[in-house]
Amino acid sequence: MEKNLEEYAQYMKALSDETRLKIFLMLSDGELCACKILEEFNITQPTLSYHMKILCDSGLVKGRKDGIWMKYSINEEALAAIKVLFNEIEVKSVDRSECCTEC
Amino acid sequence: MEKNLEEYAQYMKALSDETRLKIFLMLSDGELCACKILEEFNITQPTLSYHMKILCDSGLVKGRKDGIWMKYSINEEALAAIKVLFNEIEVKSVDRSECCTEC
DNA sequence: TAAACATATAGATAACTCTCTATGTATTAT
DNA sequence: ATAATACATAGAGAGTTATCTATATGTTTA
Repeated sequence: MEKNLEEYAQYMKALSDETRLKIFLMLSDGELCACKILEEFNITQPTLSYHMKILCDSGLVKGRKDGIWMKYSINEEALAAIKVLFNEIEVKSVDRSECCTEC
Repeated sequence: MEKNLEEYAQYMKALSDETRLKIFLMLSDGELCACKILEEFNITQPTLSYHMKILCDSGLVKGRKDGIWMKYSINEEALAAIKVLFNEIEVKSVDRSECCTEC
């Protein structure tokens, strides 16, 4: 269940491109096929295929073949892990201003 | 208050590097100076400086000069925005399998 | 079987990233 | 003023990324 830092960094990398982040958000409304996603962008089909591969390889997105179409959806387990990662961060107002007195 | 896609992608890019993600998580325990952060990594001081610049430029981290030291902390407003971004994603199980019948 | 369609892969290229060494800048202490 | 310390900037180089065009693969239909 616990993901390591490398895996989380991979998720972040997958979402670090504006096109891919938008695709991920589009998928939150449910499964979509590649051709529908493509309509929303000014990129070529191979470029979309490249981005979908990165999203799927990261684990954030699942793809399944349905006849001649590829249908993509969010991997909810990965999304849940990301939510935990950030929700667990509660910034402590610990005063560590003395951290460097001995530097 | 509403952040745009580009800004979120910038946050993700800042966290897409394992070193920077680790730094961000370290800062959740409170403000830290650069020299303390540096101790945790096998990188040179200029490399750390490069990473801190990316974190600060993204808006995720705040830096302040304290005498000869640079103190870094999480920008809580940005963290809150990230939490909202992901927490708002509730994957709908809407069946859009017919999305491509007219393709 | 051939054509049409959706998607993937290969190869090229320009731009960007991460790292280093060398050096500059600013602050404090002697 | 000088030296020491902490950090930033410049420049270089190896590696990675995002995009394209051209082509291949796989599925359905005529």
